[in-house]
Amino acid sequence: MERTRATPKPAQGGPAGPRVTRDAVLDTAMRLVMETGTEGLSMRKLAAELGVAVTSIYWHVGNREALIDELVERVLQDMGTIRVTGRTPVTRIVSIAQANRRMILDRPHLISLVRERGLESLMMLPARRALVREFAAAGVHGARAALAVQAVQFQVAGFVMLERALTGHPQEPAQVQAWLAEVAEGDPELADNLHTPGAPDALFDVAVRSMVESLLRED
Amino acid sequence: MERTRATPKPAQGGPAGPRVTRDAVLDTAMRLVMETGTEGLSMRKLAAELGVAVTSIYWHVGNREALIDELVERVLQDMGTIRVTGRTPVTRIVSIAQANRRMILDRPHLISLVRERGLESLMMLPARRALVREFAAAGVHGARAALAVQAVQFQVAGFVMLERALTGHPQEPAQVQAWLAEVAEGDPELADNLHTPGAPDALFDVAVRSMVESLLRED
DNA sequence: ACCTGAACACCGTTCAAGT
DNA sequence: ACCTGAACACCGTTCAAGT
Repeated sequence: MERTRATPKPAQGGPAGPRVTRDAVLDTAMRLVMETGTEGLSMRKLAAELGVAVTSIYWHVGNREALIDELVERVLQDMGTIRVTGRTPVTRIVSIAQANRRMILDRPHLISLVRERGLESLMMLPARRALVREFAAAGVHGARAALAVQAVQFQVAGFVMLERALTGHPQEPAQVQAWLAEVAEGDPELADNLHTPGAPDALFDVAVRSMVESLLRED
Repeated sequence: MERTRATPKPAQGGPAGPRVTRDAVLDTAMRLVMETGTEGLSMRKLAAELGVAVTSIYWHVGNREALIDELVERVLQDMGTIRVTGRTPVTRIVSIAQANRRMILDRPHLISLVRERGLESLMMLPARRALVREFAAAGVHGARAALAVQAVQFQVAGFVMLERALTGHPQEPAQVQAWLAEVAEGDPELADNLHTPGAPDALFDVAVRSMVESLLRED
């Protein structure tokens, strides 16, 4: 919305241009976020990376919050649109959910940014549009459509935010290991598949498909 | 596991006891987390609150990470057990999911702690145990049971982590407001119910129930 | 218009020293 | 056993001052 300063075209033969531009600041900031997440982005590191005093960053972008806002907007531009495939309502809607999940998983920095600012709803917008359209085509309208769309999107967003957290943790407190082992005693096949993250793709597919089928069933 | 120091009983008439005990540190830390979340818990504020030098905290609990670990363990103790109600497999399993969600929502500090340390799996353990039992009683075992349990728990955890993020944000960037308005044009009833968080309880119920029904259906 | 250093108020953590 | 102050290496942010 309100950029702090406009970035002028770099003048060629005129007076020496600025040492950094607003765009350069944002580019470097985005690179830092992609490399180390939001918690690895500090105003001072950013300034050092650009070879400039910290205070210069403030002149270009305002403050850290405004900087993150700008990064969020950039990533949103990059989200693209949802491709819907399939011919039955169920497969088409499931394909939207899958594309939504893929889009987010392919952009880990998006999760980091969105978490920091509590903007989870933003990353669901393109898919939301597509879901509204598909449910309408399947004859679901009004309050029932709202419920269906939200149910699918909660599923997608929750799945994405969790599968990274629930799968990637090698060292858990010892007590937890013991509890986990105890949960499935007597069914070793269950135990194996319960602890290994397994195939999140298959899990996601089953979960979403079963829910969509129920949502589309007349009651 | 390995507590940094043991907390002795406060001696009555003997030599003057310690100015703070390990338990007092943990109590105050927990209070700070409940009031302001993990990001409001700093070693220095904690020391000030206890009327003691910062370095004293370090002697009692090691460092901030160990302190948080200890708080997590405390909250886990407090999680209690899952009450299963209902007579059909579907209602019993849905009741577990609902109790799981309630337990977490009733403990906002649990979410804060678990997020900071990436221990999402911990808060799912009691319900996991109950789910394994109920799916087994319904004749679901082995890999299929693992899939079913994980599907339900991803649903629960995702729902909980999201419903706070997706519902509570009054001021979103202006561009988002515009997008939201555009998504549901032509169906005002849909628009209303899509933007208002509405009834997350009902939404959760529909989502979980429909998924459990599918998971229990023979294929 | 653009950049600087100094300064303020915060962090977590270590260490040597006190009793 | 328990606590202290000093110190280090970090933060975000403001401000007056330079060109």
